[in-house]
Amino acid sequence: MSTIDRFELIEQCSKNYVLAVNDTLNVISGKWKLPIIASLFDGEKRFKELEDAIDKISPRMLSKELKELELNGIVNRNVHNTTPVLIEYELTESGHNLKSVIDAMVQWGLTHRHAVINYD
Amino acid sequence: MSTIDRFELIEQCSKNYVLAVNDTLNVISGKWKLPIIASLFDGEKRFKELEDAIDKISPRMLSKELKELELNGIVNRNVHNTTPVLIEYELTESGHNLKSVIDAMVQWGLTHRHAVINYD
DNA sequence: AATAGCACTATACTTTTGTATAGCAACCCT
DNA sequence: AGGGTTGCTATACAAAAGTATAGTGCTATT
Repeated sequence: MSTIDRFELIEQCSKNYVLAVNDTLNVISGKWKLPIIASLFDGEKRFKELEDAIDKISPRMLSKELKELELNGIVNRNVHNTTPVLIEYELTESGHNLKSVIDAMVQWGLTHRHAVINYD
Repeated sequence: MSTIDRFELIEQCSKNYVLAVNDTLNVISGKWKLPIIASLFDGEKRFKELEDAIDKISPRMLSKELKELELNGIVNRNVHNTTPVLIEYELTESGHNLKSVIDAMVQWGLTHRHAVINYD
């Protein structure tokens, strides 16, 4: 393998890393995405249940975020064939996998808080 | 330990988790924070070097973000006592520790991309 | 027939975030 | 003395994200 090939490989790889990080950032950033995802960790929920569980969220935001999360493959919207229609939202596998990212964030956040408080 | 104490402990704990996650999210979200942090992973850099390394960032944004990162204990601003003054930015220990979070994000992002591409 | 719950949508607005462009003070080199 | 580099700041503006409030269509209940 030539030096140039190696270089291209490394460059391509780091480009993929950048894309991957940005994907993740897009999925979790904003005021309401993590609260919604966290609410769905313990099972599927209806629109109203999410609205009640997440303090101060407006239906507009909940609707907007759920659509985006669905589009990004983080949640599934299940329409049950009953009368009246029952609609439930649940995490996809990718959605559940976000737990590893959130865990890393919790870990860093706790450690960092500790470091900042005892900073002298 | 009473049931109420247990409940309070759990509640307190989950509150701390929420704070920790939000701290982390605040530190990494926005258009320029990760590019800046990533640039500093391989050692301290001057303002100009960062400006050159990060494509399309304006000095206003770089200045603003560096101040915020400094305030949050992610970077140190070192003023060298030379003429002319040389100013270098470097990651703090907390800043370096962000690597674990970023790694988790890269992992999730790559896996998720893979999952989305082969979604049928 | 009136009322209430569910799952949203519409419109208007404010706040936050980011961009574009220009300029400034200190120093160095010639 | 004039031009260039470094490390920024100031002002104005545009775009994105979030809030507030009201309303719609369906069904179920009383």
